[in-house]
Amino acid sequence: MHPLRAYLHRFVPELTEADWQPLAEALRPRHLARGDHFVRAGEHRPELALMLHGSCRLYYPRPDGEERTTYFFFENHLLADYPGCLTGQPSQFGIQALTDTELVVFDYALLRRLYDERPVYERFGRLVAEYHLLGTDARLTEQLLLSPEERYRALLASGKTKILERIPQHLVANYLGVTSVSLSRIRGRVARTRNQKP
Amino acid sequence: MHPLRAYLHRFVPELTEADWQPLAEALRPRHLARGDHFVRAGEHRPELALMLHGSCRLYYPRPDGEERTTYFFFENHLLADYPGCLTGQPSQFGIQALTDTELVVFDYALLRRLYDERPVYERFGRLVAEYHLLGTDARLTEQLLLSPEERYRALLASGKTKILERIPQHLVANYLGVTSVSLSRIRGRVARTRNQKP
DNA sequence: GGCCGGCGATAACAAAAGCTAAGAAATGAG
DNA sequence: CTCATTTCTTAGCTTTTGTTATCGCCGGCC
Repeated sequence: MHPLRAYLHRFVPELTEADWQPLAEALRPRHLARGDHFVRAGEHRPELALMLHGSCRLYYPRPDGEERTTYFFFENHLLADYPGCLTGQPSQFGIQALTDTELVVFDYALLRRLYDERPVYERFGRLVAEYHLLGTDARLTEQLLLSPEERYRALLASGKTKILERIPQHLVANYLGVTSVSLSRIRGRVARTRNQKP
Repeated sequence: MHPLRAYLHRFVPELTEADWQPLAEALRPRHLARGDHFVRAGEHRPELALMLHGSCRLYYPRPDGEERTTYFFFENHLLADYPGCLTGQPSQFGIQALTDTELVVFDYALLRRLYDERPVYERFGRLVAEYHLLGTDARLTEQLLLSPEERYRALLASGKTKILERIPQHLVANYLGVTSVSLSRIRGRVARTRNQKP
């Protein structure tokens, strides 16, 4: 089964071959080399993409020229300037490949048409939005409830080990809302308190 | 027009009288006195409510007995343990009235049935989830990108003046992810730097 | 009126995080 | 293999925040 069809299937198992066809015909493969962008801040890119392989980051440029990375994407994640698709505005952020990445891309306009023509896509859209809302809300809550050290420990304990294994530490620091220097100190503390107990 | 119907209408103007009827018949008015809960942490409450009047807070209890308030709700906001509705799990948080509050309540099970029976509700569900996702994402980004003082200034500049006008300051501090003492200091700094320039 | 509890400002101290810089370790390129 | 770049750690210092406690203000309640 096509990876995108499998992705849809996880949310809407009732998806038929007839539902799948119009989307399948519109798919475009795309390759991003390390450092390439799926979208840059300021661009409008009303496209969605499923990642087949690789890793990407979402980052915001700041007035002072610095960047802050707030999300990571791996295989089987959807990639898009979702706010831009919904509002028609240019993207506030960039999405950049951290390693060589393979995508299949389709237009947001097509998805909108499928929302109207095939109810199963409307349901898919609802479920995807709900799923992401739950995740984003949990992460916001973590930011508000936990200290930086607690957030690092939570990341250790969570299923998101890919982030720790495959992402440079200064970007993980951004993701946790601290500086890389501070994360390094936290790691030192956590490692030490681990060895203390026994 | 009924306030809930007006709320629906903002997302799905195509909603017909026939669409509205089954929901209208199931509505239950409810009153919360100051301090009453719509849902407590640990309860399962698969209901949605539209606020007609009043103000509520969403808060997480912590192991140490403290509480952290992360959201506020006012007139014309939907109220629900959304994660609990979606997963069937008990709520992680409480929702409590800060002032006397009027609600209209209906069951999540009904909404699920309407998702199946009337496509306009499926679309409504998608749009509401997308809308809230945008808001939550913006707030998470603010937490990751801005310092506490910048977040306070952003709140001042935003359209959310209700929060500053109607919510006790120590709860606003929670909402911004700082302590009440720190927010008090920040307010002092901001007030001083305002008067400096002229 | 007087009492009391919640709320907000402030101070003093401790703890943590930010900033800058330097150096070690790992990674890549030629 | 070597050189250069990136990444990570560590240190010294500054700034901010957290913690605890006190005090004043205000509003509700008897």
